[in-house]
Amino acid sequence: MVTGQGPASARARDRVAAAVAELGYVPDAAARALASRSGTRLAIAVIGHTAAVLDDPYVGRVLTTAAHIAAEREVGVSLHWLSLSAPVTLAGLADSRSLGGLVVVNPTRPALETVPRALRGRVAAIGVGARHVPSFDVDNRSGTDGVVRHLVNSGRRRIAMVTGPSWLPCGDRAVDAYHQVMQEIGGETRVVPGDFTAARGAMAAAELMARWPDTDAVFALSDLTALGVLDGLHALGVQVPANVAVAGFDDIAFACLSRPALTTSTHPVEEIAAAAATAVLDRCDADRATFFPSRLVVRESA
Amino acid sequence: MVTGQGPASARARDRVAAAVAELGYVPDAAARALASRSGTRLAIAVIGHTAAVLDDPYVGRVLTTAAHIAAEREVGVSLHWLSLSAPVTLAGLADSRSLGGLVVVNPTRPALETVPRALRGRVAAIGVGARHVPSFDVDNRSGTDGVVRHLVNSGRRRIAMVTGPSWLPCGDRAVDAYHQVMQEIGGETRVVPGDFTAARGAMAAAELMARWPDTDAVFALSDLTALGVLDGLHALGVQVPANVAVAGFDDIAFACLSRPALTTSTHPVEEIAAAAATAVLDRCDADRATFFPSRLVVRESA
DNA sequence: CTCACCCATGGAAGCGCTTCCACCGCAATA
DNA sequence: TATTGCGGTGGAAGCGCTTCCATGGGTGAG
Repeated sequence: MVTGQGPASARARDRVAAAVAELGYVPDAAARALASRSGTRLAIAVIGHTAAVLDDPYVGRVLTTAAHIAAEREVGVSLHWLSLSAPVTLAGLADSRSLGGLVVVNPTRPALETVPRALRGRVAAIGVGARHVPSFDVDNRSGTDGVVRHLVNSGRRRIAMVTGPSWLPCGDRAVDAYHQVMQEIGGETRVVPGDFTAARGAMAAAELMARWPDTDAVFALSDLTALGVLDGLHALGVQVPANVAVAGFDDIAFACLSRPALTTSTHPVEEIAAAAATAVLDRCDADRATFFPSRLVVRESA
Repeated sequence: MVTGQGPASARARDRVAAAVAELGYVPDAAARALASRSGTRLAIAVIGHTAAVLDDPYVGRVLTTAAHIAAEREVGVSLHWLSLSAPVTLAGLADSRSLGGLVVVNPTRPALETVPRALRGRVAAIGVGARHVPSFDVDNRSGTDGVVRHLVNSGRRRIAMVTGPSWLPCGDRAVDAYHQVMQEIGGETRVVPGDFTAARGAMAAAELMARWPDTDAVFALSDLTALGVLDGLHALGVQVPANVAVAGFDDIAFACLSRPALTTSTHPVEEIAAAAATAVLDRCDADRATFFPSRLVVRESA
């Protein structure tokens, strides 16, 4: 055994290490996975309609973190796009044999129900509280609450919200929080469905202003979408923040580059991703959801 | 052999297929890789100082394409960050046994020289012309030429350039093209090194305006950097494009979302990535560089 | 000094697949 | 009808590793 696991004298261990170094020996991962019936690879699976979800800044940060951890532990990373069009199932996930752990980003509940037995205790989710799988997410509820209250505190009352995709259950808490604040101030709720893309944000802005022309603030559950809203509002000739305030969610790198700079809520994405990756790699099968705090970042747009 | 490769009667083939479908049999990739001494996995290796290179929009598009192709061919994708701090070498690339092909993004020349023998004919590069490996890149020369000439045509003469990182050889052609145009119009060359990040772009803007206050246009070899330049100029109170025109390179999704919208050059990144992935997966060992055209996109910033 | 016990060591088995080869039965030819 | 040839088929070997077990040498206690 080259892993250094088994019983062996210190002298023997040293001799092996020396030989390994001299010969440049690298153990064959395929053979190892085959013999030990389990590998070490860290798999990141992202669920979405198109493979373009991998181009999302949020996903980029998750991948960056995963690559970092993988480099430290000297394990590989594999990347999977799970199409939403086909029935999403983790069951047939490529090469589950050589897999050390699986992190699913933005999972649907059905997808999480089909975790292969072989992967028990080695799967974690980023983005939803699923049963039988530890999950890690930002606290959408208090995050949303913080942003919407900031809007209220700056004098806005007719606040609209652009949500995430309907298949993503983690957005529900955010919508709840929005509803709650609106109820408190006795304001009408104005919800338009989004999908976390900028293009949808621009469309949502037009939709919103057509339906409720007196809207004075828009909160989007994704910075990408908020940037799209900014763009759509600009096309409509609406001044931000003079006429309408805009706030996003995520604090992606571009949030501070837009004009006006985007007011948003910042998330510890790296921490979340690291927690998920560490959990699966360490076979921690805690069956619960962990929420990370989100913090309001006030810039120019609201 | 379950691959359907070997000789077999149509009847036998059908019976096997039926059994496979009924039992839900999935061949074990590890065992297959071990026995056949070569796998099918598509590996994407990105070179950079930090793992954050994976968060770059350009890399995101490459990953999206790779995931798409992998899904079609039913092969896996693995993701690797090759640190520039450590001597970059492909030699010890994790699990080269089960690898079908390797695409290296933004490679340095030394990194490409150490391709393991086992990978001969299964490696391609995105971003540089390297010997012994087919490489795919945008035509930096004509792309740069197009952007800089557009700047000249709009009346700018004191044009500065923010380059890419010095370790990336593919930027040389771009700098050459810039020099050539400046020489033609008899203008002074003003070059500031960049690193493809927005933060560096903002710094470069300050540096540039301090050193050459009469600069009337800035061309950055990356949209991310150009967005940073926009930000830096804004902080300096410089009007864009009234006082200084800004142009980028890449046409990332955010380019049309910035205010003013970024003039840039659009690249067929998906095509490039698909060509590279297909080349390695099909074992095409053409030893040459292919350049894809870049097309000027005029927006508001220049 | 002897016995019991423990641990280090080497060897064998086998993970699930591919590759190779020997075999057998068929059809075509003499 | 006997012979050659070809293609389909089943079986054996082995990919490089881990896991398990039997063996043997060492140590401590009686």
